[in-house]
Amino acid sequence: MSTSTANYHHGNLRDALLSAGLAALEGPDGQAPSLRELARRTGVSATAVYRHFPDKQALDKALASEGLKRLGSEQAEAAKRAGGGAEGFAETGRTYVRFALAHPALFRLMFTQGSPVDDTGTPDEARALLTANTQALASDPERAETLALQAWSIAHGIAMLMLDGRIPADDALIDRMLATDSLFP
Amino acid sequence: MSTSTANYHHGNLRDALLSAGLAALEGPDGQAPSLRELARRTGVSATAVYRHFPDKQALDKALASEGLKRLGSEQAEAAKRAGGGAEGFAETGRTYVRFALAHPALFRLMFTQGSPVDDTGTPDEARALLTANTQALASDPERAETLALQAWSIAHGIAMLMLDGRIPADDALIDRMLATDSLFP
DNA sequence: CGGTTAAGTGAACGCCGTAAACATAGAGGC
DNA sequence: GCCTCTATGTTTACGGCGTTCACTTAACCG
Repeated sequence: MSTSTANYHHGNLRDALLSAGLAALEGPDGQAPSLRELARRTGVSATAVYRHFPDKQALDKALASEGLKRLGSEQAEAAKRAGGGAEGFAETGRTYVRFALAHPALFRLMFTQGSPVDDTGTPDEARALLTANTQALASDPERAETLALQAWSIAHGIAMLMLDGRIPADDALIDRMLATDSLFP
Repeated sequence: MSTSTANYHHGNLRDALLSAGLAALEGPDGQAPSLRELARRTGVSATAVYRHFPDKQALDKALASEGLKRLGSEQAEAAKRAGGGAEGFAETGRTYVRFALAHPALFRLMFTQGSPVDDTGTPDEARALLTANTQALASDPERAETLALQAWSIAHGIAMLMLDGRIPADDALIDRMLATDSLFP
C-alpha cells in the first residue's frame, strides 16, 4: 500500500544482503547471523535470498570474500604508510592480528569458508602481499616460501588464540610477539 | 519387553554420551554432532541429556576438555620419547599440529569452547609442558613467556591454516616450518 | 500490447536446542 | 516387605533454523 511497493523488485537485494551481513558480523554478539535474520533485517522474505544465492554457504562465502578484500587493502595501506621494506612487512603482520581483533566474527567466517582461490586462480591481495614481501626480504630465495608460511602462521596463530581467549588480546603483546628480530635470525 | 529395560536407568549415560560424542567427532563429516543425534546414537531420548549437562555447550565443553587431556598426554609422551630437552620441545610442537590434523573436529571444538582454566585454576598438561619447556630452554628467563606464546602461536597457526585448507597438510612441511633453528635465533 | 522471465511471496518439511509435565526404577527408612 | 523420595528417564510442545515448492507480480522485449 505505502510506497514500499516501490522496492518490491528490490533493486539490489544481493548487495543489501551483503551489507546487512557485514553489519551483523560487526555486532556485539560475535555470532554469524542466520539467513532468516538477515532476510528480516533487509525487509524481505527468507526465501527471497535464494534468488541471489544458491544456499547459505554461498552467502557466507561472499561475505568472507569481502572480508578478505578489506583485510588486504588495510594491510597494503599499512605497509605503504610504514614506507615498505622490512618495516612495512612487519606492519602487515600487526595489521593482520588487529584486523582479527577488530572484526572477530568476520575474521572467523573468512577462514571457515573454503579457500577463495578456487574459481579465479588469482590470489587475494593479502596473500599477494605476503609472497611479494617475503620474496623481497628473504636472503635465500629458496627459503622465501617457508618464511612466508611461517610469518602467516604466527600471525594467524596469535589472532586465533587471542580471539579464542587463550592469550590476552593486548596490543603491546602483539608487538612483542611479532618483533621480527626475535623471530627470524 | 526385552532385556533392554535393564538399562532404563542407564548406569552411566554421561560417559556414554561423551564416548559417543568423541566417536562422532572422529567421523568423516568433520562436523560436531547435534545433541539429538548424540542422544539417538546412545539410544536415549534427547531430553535425557539434560539430566547430565545443563545445555549443549556444557557437553561440548566436556568433550573439549577430554580432547585437551589427550593432546597433553600425546605431547608428553612424544617429548619423553625424544629424550626431552630442545628436541623434546620441538616434538611437542610437531605433535600439536599432527594432533589437529588427526582429529580436526575435536581440535576445533577444543578452541571454540572457552578456556578450560576457569574452574580449577590449574592449567592443562599441554600448557604446563609449554611453560616448563620454554623456561628451561630460554637463555633469557625474561623472554621465556614471550617465547612460549610465540611457539604456541606458530604451532596453532600452522594447525589452523592446514585445517582450513589454506596451507597443504603436509608432514614434511610441518617439519620445515617448525625447524627451531630457522625460527628462534 | 501481450507474453516471457526475473524476483518476490507464503506454506510446509524436517532438523535443531530446550522447557514442562509426567513416569518409573531403585534406595533407604519404617 | 512395604512406602516414599529422588534420580533418571519419557513424551509432548515451542520457536528458530535452512531449504523446497507452488504461487504471484513486476518488468522488460519483440
